[in-house]
Amino acid sequence: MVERPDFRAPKGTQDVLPPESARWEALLAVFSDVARRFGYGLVQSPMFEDIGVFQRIGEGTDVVAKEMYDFEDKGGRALALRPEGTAPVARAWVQHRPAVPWKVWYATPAFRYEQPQAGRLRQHHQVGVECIGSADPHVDVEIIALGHAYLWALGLRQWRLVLNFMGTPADRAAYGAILQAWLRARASEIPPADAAKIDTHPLRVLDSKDPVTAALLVDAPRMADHLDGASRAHGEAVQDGLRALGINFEIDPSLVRGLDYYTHTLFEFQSSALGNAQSTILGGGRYDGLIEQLGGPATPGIGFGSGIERVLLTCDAEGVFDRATPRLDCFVIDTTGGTAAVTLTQVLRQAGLSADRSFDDRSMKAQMKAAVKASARLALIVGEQEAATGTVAVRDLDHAEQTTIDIADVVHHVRQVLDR
RNA sequence: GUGGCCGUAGCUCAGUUGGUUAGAGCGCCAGGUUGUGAUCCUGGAUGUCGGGGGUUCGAAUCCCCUCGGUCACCCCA
Repeated sequence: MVERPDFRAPKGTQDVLPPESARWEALLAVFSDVARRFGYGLVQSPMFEDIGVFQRIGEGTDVVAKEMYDFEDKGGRALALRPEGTAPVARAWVQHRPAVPWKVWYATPAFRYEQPQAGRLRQHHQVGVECIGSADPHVDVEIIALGHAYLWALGLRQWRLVLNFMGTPADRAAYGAILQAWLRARASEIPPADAAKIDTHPLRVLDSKDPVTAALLVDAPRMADHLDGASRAHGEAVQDGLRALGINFEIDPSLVRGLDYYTHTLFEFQSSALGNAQSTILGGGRYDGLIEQLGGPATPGIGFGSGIERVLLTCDAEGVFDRATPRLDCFVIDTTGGTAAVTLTQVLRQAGLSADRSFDDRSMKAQMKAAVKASARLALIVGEQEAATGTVAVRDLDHAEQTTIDIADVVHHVRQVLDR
């Protein structure tokens, strides 16, 4: 009878079904509420962009160079499914030039062609925020505070906030050259996998997991020693702001993020509850050169992204943010075979109550079971007797109490019972 | 992209050294006075054992390929 399915969700993608999907609804409600309180509005932008939008911002990064879902449409346009959330928002700002500071949040799928594992999918989903148009370090503080408030609201506690400061693009480039020279001089001592990054991404060598490399890097030149005065002051201001808010953090000079556009403040919330390699649950930073790269005027910006799947895994690991199946107000049981259930559910629903019913003329016993399975508070029973007398039997499924009322009073009565 | 482990009913799994019609629990459906949910009892449906090929008299059990999952690397949310 049951045939073998011909299709399943593509590799690295997932279906989210009830009741699990109720957690997604709740999570999005939490995030949008936090964003609203911080003064951020929702931005919606296309799930695909001209591939140049992404190439422009990270030609040399893995996310763009080898993990992009790119394709050509029937009109011959070169497009790509968004691998991350910031570039499309930046592009939208350049296109529409809304007044600054432009504070927006988003919830969106993100696509990366890579080998899936727990907490890493080919289509995952991110919530995030961006603030474009202000270089004030207090914006950095606000953004980090927003991320902090979000994780806190979910109930997550087992994480640490890690910061690093990259300085201006010039600082970053200068330091990159210094580090590169230092690494080249020691190339023979560095494991091949890391040595290969020296020419292309010297900064990426910093966050190597290889113990040999890590030991060597202890003596490497530090970004912090190569920042100009203004950059140093920016970093100090961010730290002062976080201290004023009582948000704990640590500075990690080896923190390097996957996208190259970051300047000044770089931050990650790393979970210690997850126990696997995917410990970053929220990460972002300042990108003061990005708008220019996309053809706009020199304009600063900062934001973060946070993976929903990974955050929910972390919630599981910490045992927080459980969402019980939402309860149903009424389940209508109709054994007359007529239209009683059709009209009664309609009356209840129009009154703002939640109501459901069985189909296919099932037995009263089966319908009662269905009511329980639907987590209904009340069963509203219409049998031959009730139908004949214009009444309905209202059964409180939690207390096994039942009364019969006039059907005209049903909404009023149900509200009364639910309120007590 | 590389490597390790795994893939049996909707779910969680058992299937002995390859041997007759592949099992359990849960779930689902029906019935146990033709109007009532728990528990209990009875009965029932669903699997070409991820897919393909090979070895064999015979394979869920062995081999190869493939697809998917998972873990690590890479990278990242």
